Amino acid sequence: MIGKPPVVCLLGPTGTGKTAAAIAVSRRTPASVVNFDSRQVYCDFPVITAQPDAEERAACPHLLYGFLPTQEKMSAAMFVKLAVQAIGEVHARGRLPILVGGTGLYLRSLLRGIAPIPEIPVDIRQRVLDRIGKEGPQSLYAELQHDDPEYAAIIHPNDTQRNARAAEVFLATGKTMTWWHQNSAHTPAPFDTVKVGVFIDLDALAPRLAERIDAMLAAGALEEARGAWERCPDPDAPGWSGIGCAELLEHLRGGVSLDEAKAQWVKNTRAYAKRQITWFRKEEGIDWFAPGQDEAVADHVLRWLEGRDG
RNA sequence: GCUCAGGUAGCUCAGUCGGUAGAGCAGGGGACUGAAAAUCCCCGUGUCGGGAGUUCAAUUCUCUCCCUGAGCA
Repeated sequence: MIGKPPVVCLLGPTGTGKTAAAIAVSRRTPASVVNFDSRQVYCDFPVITAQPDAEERAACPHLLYGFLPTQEKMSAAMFVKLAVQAIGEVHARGRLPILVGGTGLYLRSLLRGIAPIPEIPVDIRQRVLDRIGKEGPQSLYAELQHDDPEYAAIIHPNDTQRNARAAEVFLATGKTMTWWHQNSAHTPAPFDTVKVGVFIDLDALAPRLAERIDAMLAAGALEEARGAWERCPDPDAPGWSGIGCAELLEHLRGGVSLDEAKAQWVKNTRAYAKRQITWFRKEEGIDWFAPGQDEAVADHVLRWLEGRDG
């Protein structure tokens, strides 16, 4: 068949059991899991970022997990490049790729394309960061209002990251964010996708998240953080920004008790799950299932696959 | 038992020289194009511990009771 190759997207907030559902699918048809979670790429934090364990990884091939050191930066564009490559490999082996993760931006960038803005030279980036550190985002925003009023209307004066991004892109390329967004060919995904979501509401999810953090601590989360700190003693390194990593590091460096760190960890995880829910709520064409309905997810995916062939 | 300090939003506290009150955190909603587990926006009525007194008016002043903490016995 000549149509676009199939890709399953398995999404939802953290801690809903997406990995288990993916493995259920893999038991019914040859499949490989491809990660689209921005934190599970870090090799120093397998426990804290809830990467699939050895047993789960033995069930079927898992790609794009735990390959990046803590000091290395991950980005949406880099993810798209790696994911396209990984999905190609899975197809080449005659298997079904199942994208599993919770980073909405990464999935959207893969499926809808991302503006092909060139890499920003480090000195330009640094200059912008220095400025924003000294003057705050507002002075960059004032310039943005002049250079790119359309984009200024979309972002907020207090948004440090987006103001920095808009400034560095304009400085480095001479083109505005709006220009890049409008004049970039948005390549739609060259895949035939089905989107399956796993969801329960926050009040039901919260206790599960707290339990999972207890399990992580029992599984050696604190030792994991200690080891990572020995390898990468830079709290600003990209890998340390994961929820749980930062809180445990705070404790290890003597700032707070373990109980306090844990409380913060639970709190931040819940807030994160809420943001994910907000993101996925407006993503279109998702078929939703409850946690644990792994066979129903598998049935759904299998039916979709058969429908494609017929 | 005595002295002092407190009792104000789910939590920590601010404040009202007497005109019924507001921050941070939590919580809710939202945005999102190379940091996204990031970054950011919007949302604040609560017997101001109970009762009584003074007053046109008390959460604010006075008295009393209850509770908490510290100190002294």
